[in-house]
Amino acid sequence: MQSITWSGMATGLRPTLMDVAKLSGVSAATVSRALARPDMVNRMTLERVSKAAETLGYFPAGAARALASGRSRVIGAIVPTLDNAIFARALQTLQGELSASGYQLIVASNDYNPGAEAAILRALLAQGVDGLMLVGADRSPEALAILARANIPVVLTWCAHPLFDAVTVDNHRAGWLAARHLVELGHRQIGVITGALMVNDRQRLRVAGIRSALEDSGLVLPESSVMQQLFTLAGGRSGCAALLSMHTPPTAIVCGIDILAVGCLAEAHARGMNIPDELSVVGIDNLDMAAHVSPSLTTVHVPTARIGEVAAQTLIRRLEGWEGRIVEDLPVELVVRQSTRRLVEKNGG
Amino acid sequence: MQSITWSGMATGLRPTLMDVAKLSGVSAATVSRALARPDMVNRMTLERVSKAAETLGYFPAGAARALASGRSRVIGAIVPTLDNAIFARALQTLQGELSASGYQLIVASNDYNPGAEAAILRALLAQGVDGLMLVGADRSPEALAILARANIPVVLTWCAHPLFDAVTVDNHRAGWLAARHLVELGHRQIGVITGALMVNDRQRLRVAGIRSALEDSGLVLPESSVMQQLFTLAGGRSGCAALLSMHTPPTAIVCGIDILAVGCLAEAHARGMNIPDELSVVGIDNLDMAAHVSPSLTTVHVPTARIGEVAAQTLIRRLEGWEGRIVEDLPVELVVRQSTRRLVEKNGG
DNA sequence: GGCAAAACTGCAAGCGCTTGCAGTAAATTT
DNA sequence: AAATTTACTGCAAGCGCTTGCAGTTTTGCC
Repeated sequence: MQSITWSGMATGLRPTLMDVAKLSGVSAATVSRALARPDMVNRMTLERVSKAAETLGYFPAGAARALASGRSRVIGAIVPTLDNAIFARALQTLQGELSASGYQLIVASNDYNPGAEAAILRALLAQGVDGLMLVGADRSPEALAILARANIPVVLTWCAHPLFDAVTVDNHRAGWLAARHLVELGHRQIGVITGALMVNDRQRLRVAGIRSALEDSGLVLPESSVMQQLFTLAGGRSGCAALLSMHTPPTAIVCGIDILAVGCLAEAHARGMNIPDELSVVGIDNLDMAAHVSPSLTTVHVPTARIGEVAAQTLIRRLEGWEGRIVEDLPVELVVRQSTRRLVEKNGG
Repeated sequence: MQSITWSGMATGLRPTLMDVAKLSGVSAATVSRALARPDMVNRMTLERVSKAAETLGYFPAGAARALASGRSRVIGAIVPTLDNAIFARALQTLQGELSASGYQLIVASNDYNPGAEAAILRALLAQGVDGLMLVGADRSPEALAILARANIPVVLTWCAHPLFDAVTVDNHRAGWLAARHLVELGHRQIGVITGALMVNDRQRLRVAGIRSALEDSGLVLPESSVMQQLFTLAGGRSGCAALLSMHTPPTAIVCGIDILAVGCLAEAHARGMNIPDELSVVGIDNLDMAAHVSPSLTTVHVPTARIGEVAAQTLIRRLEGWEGRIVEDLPVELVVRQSTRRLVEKNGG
């Protein structure tokens, strides 16, 4: 690996601010200003500095800059997993938006293990992140304490919490819309497939929304009709299988996320059931996939990409000095497709 | 935001090494060593320091550490997009493995725009990453020059390049296996749906593999039978539609990635075609989804998660001083499911 | 032409940590 | 008991940048 050396440059190593300063005949302070706040230096000086920087292939050392300024221009994000289209997509837009403003993104995942969060938080803070994007509002007291002490902007996504900025969607309403739709179609026996509720406030809210839609019509959702599964297609399948083998199987199923719903569809299909004739299925999220599976999936649209985007904007606004809590609530919306239909009464035996 | 203050601690701000040093009555150097190389200090000293650090809730400032030591313990990764299960999954394992070794992961995406890579690279290097994970071997001369100058470990994934370490899969063989399977089933008219070949060496290799499998049997793959589409389900659908509307439509289609294949299945289904009776479809990747769509998808398994894992290990090995090029080639394997079957000869007019 | 204000630029003190080198005390050796 | 080692610990010099403050020029204005 060769490296360019400039006569007068300290070593064959990466050029420093000083190298640029010497080459352009100004002080380090001026170079620093020329690069960070060009309007603070004379046009001609600026030009000389820029040229010198270019000649040397100079770019500032992030660590030194962070140490001196107290700002790293790095944002941290902790998600349950990257291996879920929802979070991947939100991170994609988050990253894009941040990078457009000159910020980098450190990602970490806790595999849906809330206990791991504190340690990750510590690692991220040690790294010196300027801000944090977190998923959900469930948080261990330890994590909360760390955040309180950290004193950096934090934006929650999907769910809100009074202590933090947030970009939310109404998960309760999402569940409510999904279940309401089924009730309107005449369904009375409704099953639910969701994730581990203990560690997932988004899902808890969605299930609560489902329940309240049923109760609005005088129905109840017994615990036994709520299947907690892994967030995989296989989880959707086994949840579906469990529901169908109940004493009185449901005529319709609401899934906490589309992945589960698609798995559910697959299981029903494998059993030779016709959807929606024999079973209605509705998801929540509106993944790309939802429109393309067969039958296409009725679901509740959640603006996932937008969440990442707005989260980035929120963080940046805060970093630019905005005071006052920012809470952005994004709309969810029922998208009716072909996996649901009006309940057909079975004829008596 | 309150913060804990210790009598004697400089301010109400985050405690520094010096605070710990004072509280435990040793020098900053000793604290630094106690934390980084515990075996270099006396047991009792170590204990005093640890206790002091704990009392203060001290953790080292990454920026200062990076500046002083020249190592940031941050790895950068550039992927085409996070919004594709393949890369998301590889990053998930990469991140997990890195974090287990005390490294953080900065991710950036270039949206399949190779021109953007140089800029991203500069940003990442400015940030001071200790190592880099890149996808594919296609690289602009500018990016290559930056990498040469950077002098940090770089691991390529999916494809190899003589200048770098790599974790590869045999993309050519993957394509070959897929096409070979169809040829063996008697198919002679074979279409291909892939991504933008110009900017994607993985896909180029796969298509080359497909072509060579056909040529092995005296068949040819005309350019007109290769549809370049976006990597989305919709792309798969439109590629499928294009292929089916050809003068002599193919009896089988190979898709460069499973996402396209699933889209292809959806399109065929929407047209009322029976798969595999009227059309065989094979993908490459073996996404989770492949086993659950209907009909289940015949595909070539690519160990995506393993790629991320091994990439992390490679990087870490290098950072620990390993000399000599590391190239790890992971196996691909045909997985036959239900989307392919022996060609049924049509009866003459 | 002289003076105040405005526009730049440089000085120098860090930011919080690491690490080569030197010093001291304790353990071994002879 | 003196001479070596060995085992720790401290000193102090940075790492490469930012930024408050204090010059030094220029410019504007009467």
